[in-house]
Amino acid sequence: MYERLKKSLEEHVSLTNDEWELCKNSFRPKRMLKRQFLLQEGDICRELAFIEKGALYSYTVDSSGNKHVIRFAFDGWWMANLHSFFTGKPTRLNIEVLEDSELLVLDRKNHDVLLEEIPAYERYHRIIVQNAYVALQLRVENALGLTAEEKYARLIEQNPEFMNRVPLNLVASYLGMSPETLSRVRGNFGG
Amino acid sequence: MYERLKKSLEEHVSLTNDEWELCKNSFRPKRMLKRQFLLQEGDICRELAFIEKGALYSYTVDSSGNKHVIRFAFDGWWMANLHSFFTGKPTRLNIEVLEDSELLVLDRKNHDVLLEEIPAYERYHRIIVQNAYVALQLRVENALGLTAEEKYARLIEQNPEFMNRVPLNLVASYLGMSPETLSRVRGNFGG
DNA sequence: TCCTGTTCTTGACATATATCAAGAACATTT
DNA sequence: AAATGTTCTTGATATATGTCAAGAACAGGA
Repeated sequence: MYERLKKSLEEHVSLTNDEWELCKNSFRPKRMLKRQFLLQEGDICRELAFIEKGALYSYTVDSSGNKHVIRFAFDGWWMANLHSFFTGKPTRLNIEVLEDSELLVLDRKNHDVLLEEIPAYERYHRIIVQNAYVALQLRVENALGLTAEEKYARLIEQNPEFMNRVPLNLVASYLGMSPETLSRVRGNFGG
Repeated sequence: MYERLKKSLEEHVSLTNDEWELCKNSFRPKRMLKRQFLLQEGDICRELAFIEKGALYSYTVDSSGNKHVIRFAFDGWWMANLHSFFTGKPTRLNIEVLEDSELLVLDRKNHDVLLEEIPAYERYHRIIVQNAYVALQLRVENALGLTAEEKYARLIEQNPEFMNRVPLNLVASYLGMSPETLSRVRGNFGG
């Protein structure tokens, strides 16, 4: 149940056995089924979630009721709304389960304890957020001023797995275009 | 010369005098004039820059030669291309000076020393990146599926200073629209 | 104050993409 | 295997925004 988390930590830092035990015991396992919500608009995000297995995605809903996907997350990734988690303010995001999933969730109190007690955990967290920032910036670069075809081409190049694991209408939303447009673009391509 | 940096650190962590001295001495002051480049496409980003005073912006240039602004940064903010800084790969970004500026720059070696020697520095850096991530995610939320008017409205709400400090054509690029469109939207508004 | 360059506005027109609609392909449940 | 729901494709039409063009407003330097 904790293999993926352990692997993720070990990729970036080394922990003693005691540290790993403390860390491990700070998380609470949580199983979720497809279409369930980890977080809904207006909620306060009280937990960071590590995905042992499965897939989630976060999105906003606009005034016309259209979804806009912000991020997908798969096995071995983290998911949360950091803004809400750190400020305690209600979130504008929904986080929904895409495939039946096994999560490990960590509340703010335990997170803070780990940061205080285990310097390597703080380092791990710094690196994780750093990487998330880099990935998100790439997303911004790929969204600005590209045609629908170019956006699709970059997705195929950088995140080919999205096209397999995620329904087309959600990928379209992630790319900021309609499902029809993505479908047409994909046809011209041979993907 | 180091006031703003000190203030920024003190907002998030406490340092001993010795730690502050070590920190301070790791930076190199650098004055830059409007239109100079801190980084150009193809360069490797070798330094993190803290802006004591002034303003910078980062952007990509597409195949048609159009600029796409990724981010603005003002007094008290950090600017760099983290992807290039941490991987050592050439960047796709340009970072240009918007107003004559005073920077404090920190190379990778010194940054790593500070992370090792001063736990509070690592904490500071974690928090800074965390905040940058939150801000960037907000940018993504505000870019997806909004009309030109809605994007402008959110900018006025969340970053009113941009409209004063930055030429319109760059703000337009930041919002992912043409300068003409921004000009028209602004007319309808009373901004 | 004039001159030069940049920034901003406004109009006319073009186009990429959205929207609406209907059915085909596919998956899941009974 | 039938039934139900979801996902994907394709066509016709509408529209928000881009592009091109020209001049007005403004700023900084000589």
